[in-house]
Amino acid sequence: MNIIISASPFTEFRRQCEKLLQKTLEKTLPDLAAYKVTLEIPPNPQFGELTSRICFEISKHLSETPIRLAKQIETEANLGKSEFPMIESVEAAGQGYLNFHVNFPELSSLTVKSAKTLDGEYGHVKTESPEKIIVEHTSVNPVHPIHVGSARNSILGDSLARILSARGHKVFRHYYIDDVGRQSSIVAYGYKMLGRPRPSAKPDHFIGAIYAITNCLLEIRRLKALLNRQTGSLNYNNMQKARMDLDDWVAVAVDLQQRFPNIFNSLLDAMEKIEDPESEINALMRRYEMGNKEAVEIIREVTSICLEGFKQTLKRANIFFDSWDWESSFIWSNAVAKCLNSLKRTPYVFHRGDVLEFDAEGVARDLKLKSTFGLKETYEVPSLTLGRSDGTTLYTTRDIAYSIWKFRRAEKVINVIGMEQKLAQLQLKLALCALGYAEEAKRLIHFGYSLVNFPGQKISGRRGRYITLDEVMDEAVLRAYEEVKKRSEDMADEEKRKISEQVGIGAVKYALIETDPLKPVIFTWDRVINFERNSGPYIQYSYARACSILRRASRHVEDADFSLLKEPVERELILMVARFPEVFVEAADNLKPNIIADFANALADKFNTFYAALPVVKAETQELSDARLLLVNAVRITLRNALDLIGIEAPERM
RNA sequence: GGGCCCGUGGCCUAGUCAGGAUAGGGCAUCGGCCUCCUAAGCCGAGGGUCAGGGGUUCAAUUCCCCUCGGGCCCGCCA
Repeated sequence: MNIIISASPFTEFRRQCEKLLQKTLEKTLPDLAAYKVTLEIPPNPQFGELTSRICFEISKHLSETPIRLAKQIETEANLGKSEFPMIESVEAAGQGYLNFHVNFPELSSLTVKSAKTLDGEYGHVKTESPEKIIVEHTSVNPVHPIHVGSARNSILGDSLARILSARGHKVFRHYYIDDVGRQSSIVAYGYKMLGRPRPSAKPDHFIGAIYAITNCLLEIRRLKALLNRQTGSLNYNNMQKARMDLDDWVAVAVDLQQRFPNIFNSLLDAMEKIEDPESEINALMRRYEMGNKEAVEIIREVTSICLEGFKQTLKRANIFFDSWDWESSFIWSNAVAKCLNSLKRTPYVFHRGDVLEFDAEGVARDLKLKSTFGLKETYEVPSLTLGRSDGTTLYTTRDIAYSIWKFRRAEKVINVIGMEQKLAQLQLKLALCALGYAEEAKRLIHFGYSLVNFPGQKISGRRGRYITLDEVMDEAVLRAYEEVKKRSEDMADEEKRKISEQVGIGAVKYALIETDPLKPVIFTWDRVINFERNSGPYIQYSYARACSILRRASRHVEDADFSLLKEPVERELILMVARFPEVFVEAADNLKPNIIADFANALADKFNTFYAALPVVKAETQELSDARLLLVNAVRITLRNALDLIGIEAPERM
């Protein structure tokens, strides 16, 4: 049963070990042959390439120690291993482990040839049950630029989409344009007061300034009015809080005035003449939802300007979407109203004052959904307000209609949204259940991640307090260019620029993807722009070194004697390349892009060790050189394919 | 007050879901390595009561309970 190539070489070894173990069990301990055999990666090469703890398990049922059972199985297994060419030997060890040693020449040959033949597809093992999956990500409100915090969303979402697509799913990348919220009305209002100016900077940066300033001036007015109106109704604590908020916003105003004096002063002048800007904004929001021509024109105009900026940023980051979904379209098509009406017919909607509330707790309790959604039975789900008293809609309500729309196009929906929206996503799922979409709700996945913040301070779009992804990419690319210049003076400037783009952006992407999404990230320039070990550029550099070796060899090798690869580091490299497909499957099926980043980094590490220790082109013999060249090629392909999954480009020189 | 998430050497981080053989990396510190495939590199050294305390187990960083520390949520914001 000699296999020439495999989508997952290490899995072939795993299967053979499983079969051998199963057969041996049937022979030696027939009563326990039904035992499910599982194999794990041992912590150290001396314990082989796969290990089983089955003897610890079965010894519980027999009056025999694990190690004695292991010895018994060892003897029998070694007698029966001849029909399994990938197994070198089986040995009992420690307190009762069964360690399986791989036949390295076999594994090497299979791995190297598989990588070479499958090339761009190596490691991207296809699922047996492909699904249509919508990945909704980024969806930054179109009122300020994409900042480093939202960039974490974009990069995670893009990577998830790449991984699921490589897994063989039909993936659709959707951007949800929130043009209906209050924030859009605020920025449109400010834009209108400025006389609908043409952007004097990058479109989204320009809109971001208008938004932050308008919002800031509104907040200051509101707080001043609150404090003046005073006092009997406000207790001491509320007064204190309002005063502190006001101080905070005044500081923001000072900052914004300094950064954008023209916009700030124009808006300040214009706004002072307005009696009640707050109600004008509310009116704009109301008219927009009703489809009023003027309101639609102004809000769509502002939103489009901002989106134009997003598209520039995302294009540079090599992130693309299949669909841009306008939230307003779900209101204008009456989809939101229909949803609301259906919800009203369930027993889970009640009045509170002027507004309707959705009894999320009631649904969870009656339909016994608490354990389904991982909730404690004693936890009471807060109710959800479905609309404003002026008749306008609220975000989560609109999201119900949008979710149903998404499920008409896909079997699974993954929403990449910050952890802070966990409750809203839960309420959304419960609303879907109430409407009879329980199966859909179970296939709605909230891929949550924690925020990126500054040391001691939060990122805040509303305060204009952020570092844009554009700035971060600019700075990273600039620093990368300095490095490239140092190393490759003779290179054409155009190529230097291209490589700097790839390296700088690779650094940023890696930094935002390598940390477990559940953990908060504190932004520092050195964290996000790192070119040393454990970084995107480090992996890219390793890839470039592999390319360089193959270039220098300047000969084509078809096959080689892989038994010549005897050095421990060579074997570890083979193993990592062989295991890449299993790592990929784990990352894809558990939605864990960061383990791809981890793997790529570990492989780069191992490759650099190999690079420093062993000559390839000038190996002792031509035969050894051939075998190493094929190994380098397999590593090269694996590094590139792993980088591709996290959206990082692989330059052949740097 | 209630709920969710996180806590691993000075700093950052993997491993925890599916408990097992000396807890992997990186930064910083110290000491080495460019007549040889790119030194964005490699080799070596020191540094850990895996927040603390109980429990389950032959075995706990991993599972359960409690405490402490940090983040997030409980809006007619998104």
